[in-house]
Amino acid sequence: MATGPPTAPARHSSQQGEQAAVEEPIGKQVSRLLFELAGRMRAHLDQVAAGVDLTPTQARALHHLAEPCPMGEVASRLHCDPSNVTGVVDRLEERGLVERRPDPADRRRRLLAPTAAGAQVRAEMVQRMVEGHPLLRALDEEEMVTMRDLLAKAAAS
Amino acid sequence: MATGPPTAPARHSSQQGEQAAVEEPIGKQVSRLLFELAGRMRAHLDQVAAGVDLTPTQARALHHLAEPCPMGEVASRLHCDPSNVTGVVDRLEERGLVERRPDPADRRRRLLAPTAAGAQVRAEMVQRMVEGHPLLRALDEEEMVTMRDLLAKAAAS
DNA sequence: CACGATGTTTGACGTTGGCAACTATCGAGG
DNA sequence: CCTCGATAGTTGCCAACGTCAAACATCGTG
Repeated sequence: MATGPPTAPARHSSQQGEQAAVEEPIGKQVSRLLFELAGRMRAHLDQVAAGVDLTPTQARALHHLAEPCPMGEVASRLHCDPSNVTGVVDRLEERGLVERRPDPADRRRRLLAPTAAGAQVRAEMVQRMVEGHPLLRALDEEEMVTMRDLLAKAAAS
Repeated sequence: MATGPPTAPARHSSQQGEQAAVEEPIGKQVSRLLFELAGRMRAHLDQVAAGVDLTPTQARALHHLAEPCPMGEVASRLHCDPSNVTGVVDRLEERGLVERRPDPADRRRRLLAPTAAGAQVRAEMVQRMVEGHPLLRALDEEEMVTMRDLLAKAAAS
């Protein structure tokens, strides 16, 4: 549901000129704002990642490793091809941040786990992600609660 | 839940019940949810981009070209190096989606503008971004309004 | 044991991303 | 006018991403 805005007020595709307030559908407004937020979050992540000397992708991979997890699971969490994860993990492993362990239950699988150093870097990263977050900076506690509830609802769907 | 906050006499202003008195700080919760949302939005963008036969970066670049805009401006909107934009725009130009125009006011600059075809692809993209948006699908109109206001506040800061 | 399904890796290839060096142009002085 | 430093864009270089097809090991079942 929630597919089409049923009422679409006359949309003048003028160039931001005199047409004062042509009402953009609410979905489009939110989409645009979210797009901008996503851009800022991406930049923020890049910065945090660089701060701990990781590429953004490496940082995202490590972030998902709160607990041991097979490669394929990481791939699906990163929304990317499993073959991609191999290289990313190779580089993380070279730095001693993660570890490939055998899975006793299934010898095809490799359980990926952060090392002590990796867990520490990850914690540092999470900390900085929260601190400098472009959205969290702007909201007070009550607003954050509201935001959490909305996000949680979306996440559950 | 692995990392417990050392000291968390956090004040719960919300109406939560007995559930786990000591909770994760609200900022961390929101950060985590936003991180997940960002992942979903990224995946969604990738999918939409692929649907119009563009790479994610090309799609993001085109998305910012609602109106003509110099290369450097695009670079700063993408939060990346200007040298990077050259290649991305090259590929968009090869497909006839954007156009490099001279800037009469400053001959160093090149104004980047979408062609008719580019504008159409962009509109198609924006449309699909809204339609299949992972967050928008889950919220009703009132919630979207709330979300918009929170995002607008953050964007303004 | 044979066989298809699953988890991971490898190799090939194009795209991103950042940095340093280069060119062209602008704007301000000498 | 001419020189300089700054700015906009490009090029080359190189590491990392990202997808695909193919290979390989292992699993589960018939």
